[in-house]
Parts: sequence; structure tokens; C-alpha cells
Amino acid sequence: MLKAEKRVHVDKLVAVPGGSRVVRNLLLQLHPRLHECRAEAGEIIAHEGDTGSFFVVVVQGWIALTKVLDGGETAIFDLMLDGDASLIASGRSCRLPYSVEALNDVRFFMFNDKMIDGPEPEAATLRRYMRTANTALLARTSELLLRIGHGNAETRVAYALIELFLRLEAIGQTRGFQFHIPMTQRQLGQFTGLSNVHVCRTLRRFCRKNLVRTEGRTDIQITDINSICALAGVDLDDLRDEILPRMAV
Amino acid sequence: MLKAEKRVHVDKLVAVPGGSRVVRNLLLQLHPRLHECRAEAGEIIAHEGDTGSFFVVVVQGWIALTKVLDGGETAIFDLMLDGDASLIASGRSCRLPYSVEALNDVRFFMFNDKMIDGPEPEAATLRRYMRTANTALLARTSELLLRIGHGNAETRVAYALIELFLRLEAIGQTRGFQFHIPMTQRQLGQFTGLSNVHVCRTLRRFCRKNLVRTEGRTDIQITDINSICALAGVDLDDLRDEILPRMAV
DNA sequence: CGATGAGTTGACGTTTGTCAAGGCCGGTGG
DNA sequence: CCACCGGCCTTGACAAACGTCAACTCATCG
Repeated sequence: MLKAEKRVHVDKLVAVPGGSRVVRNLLLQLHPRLHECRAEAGEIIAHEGDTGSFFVVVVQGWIALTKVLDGGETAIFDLMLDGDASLIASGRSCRLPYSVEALNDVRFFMFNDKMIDGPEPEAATLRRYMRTANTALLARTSELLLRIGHGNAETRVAYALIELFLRLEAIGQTRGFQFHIPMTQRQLGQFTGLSNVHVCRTLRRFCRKNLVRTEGRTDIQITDINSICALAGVDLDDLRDEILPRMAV
Repeated sequence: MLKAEKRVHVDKLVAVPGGSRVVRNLLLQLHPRLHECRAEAGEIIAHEGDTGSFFVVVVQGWIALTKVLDGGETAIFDLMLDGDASLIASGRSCRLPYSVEALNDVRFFMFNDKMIDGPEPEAATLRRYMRTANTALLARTSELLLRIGHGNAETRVAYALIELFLRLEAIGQTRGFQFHIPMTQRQLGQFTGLSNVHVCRTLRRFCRKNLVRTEGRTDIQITDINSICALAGVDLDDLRDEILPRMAV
């Protein structure tokens, strides 16, 4: 039974280019008893201010890294998708600077600094992977920060769409330029630094200009990628190189 | 001569709590021939889009991590001070997502992934240090992103002042609540996502309300830390724990 | 002594948040 | 099966915050 379940996971993960499969195998080689964690949509996996120090690697699902400003304004400063990895806290103080929140049902691994600091070659590979993932995270965050600081609403929303498109494309979760985002417009606003109302307005404007099409609540299709890229101030290939973790394993 | 110069460096670094001295010693133990780099104010150490993969550790001086949005708007998304460390790029693609720029005359180390991936205990310590530094960087960036996305000008500027105060305090570069910032108001605006004009207005307002005092161009004194913290939405001690790298060496 | 660059201040326009109202949809209980 | 309720999306009206432009001062440097 357990074996069957593991097979299923591995099979699914084979479809994921790069990321989680590699990490999973390396991890399990080092620590065969390490087990996968699960969380439901909306569940808070770790809370801002908690103490702790750990890595997270997403197997399947969406995780948001969130922060709350004083009076209740929530901001999402990064999203983690299948195969994404992040060092959530580290060092002596070990207070989490942000919360880790499941946006939909999600499976993931949690493990410690020390578990990958050994002399085994697998550990060294894992460390390289985590560094690469962290660099990619920082690249994404800096792109986001740039646009939130100096771009208007169209730039921000267009960028968010492109970032999500590229990341979903990399893990095989797009059909053409169509993809699924398990986020409300409010959450998209928390990600882009806009009010939910203005996110809505901006998306409607994109639709009217035939730049994107929305189907249902959370399905999006970019119909004019060039214009969206122009609005976002992005070269698609450059951005792909920049924000996607690519490592030579 | 060279020896004398090294002595001077070490002496100076002893005064710096934690950071650069530890890294310096560990690094030189692993790689005795590694030499310090220097850059002058305004010099660009590495350019956005360049290829490469390296760590930077600041020995003395200010470094800004900057990004340019399309039409020339520059954003500063982090500052590196004495002892701060950052992994600038990593992985196969190795395109730098941002530029590394000296704000004043600066001394620093540059080194490679592989140079600290060995089995020596010093290497493991260095890796822990780099991870801690990176976590602190991410904590800072997320705090900044939160306020740029959801805070008004007073919140952003107040936060910037507090962050810089705390970081300078940690490396012994404050006298009471007074400190020196080698940045123009334009650069402060690039850091807070505001126009230089609005930074000026906000600072003037702080002065009129007796929250801060400015002396000369770049000397600042926070005269009412509680009000500034309240404006920034910050608890001073919590933030200190969060954004300063603290490691158990 | 002119030139340059940074800081300061005022006037004005634009962008965006807030508030409010209505529509749509899914879930829940009668 | 229907009524009700609560989220979420949508749209309009209005107000506030911020960027832009422009003019001026001041310090520094050649």
C-alpha cells in the first residue's frame, strides 16, 4: 500500500521537469525515512514569528509566502510551485520572517539544515540545488519588487501573469498560453501590491484589449503575449533564464 | 607592505561584531591566497545580465543591489553593509538578475560556490554563514516589499530609516540614534519606491514633527524612535531579530 | 565665477484606494 | 426543490496619495 502510494508519487513527479523529482530522490537516499507532508487549501503551514529553521520543497500544489503589515494588510511576496524549494529560516534567532500558506491542497517535504550538510555527494548536490532555488527566488522577488516599486497596475499584473505562465510552463502545467491559477483576485492583489478592485479593473481592461481571456474563475489564457510582455517590461526568454532555477545536476 | 596592509584590515575588522571577521578568517583558512577586491563610489562591480556565479562578502563600505526597469527607472532592492554576504547568482544559467554597485568606496571578497563546498569543517561553517546571511537578506527584502506594496510614503521612509539604523547599530556605526547614510535622496527613493521629490517632502515632514533631525547631507538622527517605529509598523526588537543575520558559529 | 548636482517647495494631473451597490455562484438548511 | 447566505467578481463615484514639472537655493568643484 505504502509502496504503491510511493510509486504514484514518483510517477507523477517524473512528469515534472527537473525540480522535485531530483530533490526527492536525493533526499530519500540520504534519509530514507523522511516522509512527505500534506496541507489543505488555506492551511497555514508555518506562522510568521514562529521559531524554527527548515527547508521546504514543494512536491505538488501551490504555497504562498505571506506577511502581514501591522493593521491586517497581507502581502504575498512569493509563490512556490511544484519543485520549488526555499530555506524558510536559518541561523540562531530562527524567527520566521513570513508565513508559509497553502493556496490549494499541497504535498511537500520539510527538512533541516543539518540533514543536508554532510559530506556525501548527494548532500553536496542537494546544497547546490537549494542554492540555485534560493537564487531563483531572489531573482523573482527582485523583479517583483522592481515593478511594485516603480510600475503601474498594468505593468504589475502583466508581470504576474508572465511569471506564473513561465513557471507553470516549466513544470508542464500549461496548454499553449492557457493555465490555471488557484488564486482569488484579492490574492493576486496581495501579490502585486494592488487592491482587489484594481486587479479586477486591470484584468477587464486586458480582456477588452484582447490581451488575455479568462474562463471561469481561475483559468487564464494570454492571447497576446507580445503586448503583455511589453506592458510588463519583460523579454520572455531573458526572464525565463533568470527566474527559473536551472542546475547542472 | 602587503603584510602591514593586511594587519590594518584585520584590526579594523575586529571592531565589526560577528560578520566579516569570521568570514574573512574562515575564507583565508580555506584559500590563503584569496585577495580582497576594491571598488570606488559609483562603480558597478557586476552588471545585471552578465553571466557568472559568485558570493560577495562586504568587508567595508556600502553596496547596493540594483535593477533597471525598461525605460531607465532604477530600483535598489537591497543594501549590503560591512559583513553582509550574498549569493549573487547560482546554477546553470548564471545570468545575474541584478547589478552590484558600490555606493561608496568599498572592500569586499568574491568567491565561488565550489570554494566552500568542500568537506572541511571551515567550509561547513562558511556554508551556514552564507545560508544565514541569505535568510536575513530575504527577510529584509520581504519587509521592504511588504511596505512598498502596501504602505504609504511615511511608512516606507520610516522603515528604511529603521532598517538602516538597526544594521548600522549592529556593526557599531551609530552614535545613539545618529548615523550616516551615503545615499542621495534619489537613491533613498529608489530603495523605497518613491520619487526623490516625495522622499524629500516626507523627510521634511519628519523633521517638522521632530521625529528625525538631519545634519549636513547624509547624517541622520532619529529623535523619536517610538513614533518612527509606529509609522513603519515595526517592533524594534522583533525586527532586529528578524533582519540581522545571527549565527551560532 | 560659472557650472553642476543635490535638496526644497509649490502647482497640477494622474493613478489608485475606498466605499458602495449589484450580480453571479456554490453551499447549506429548511 | 427552494430560499437564503456568504464569498467573489464587477462597475461606478469620489477622494487621497503620489509623480511630474518647474523654479529656486545651496554647496562643491574646476
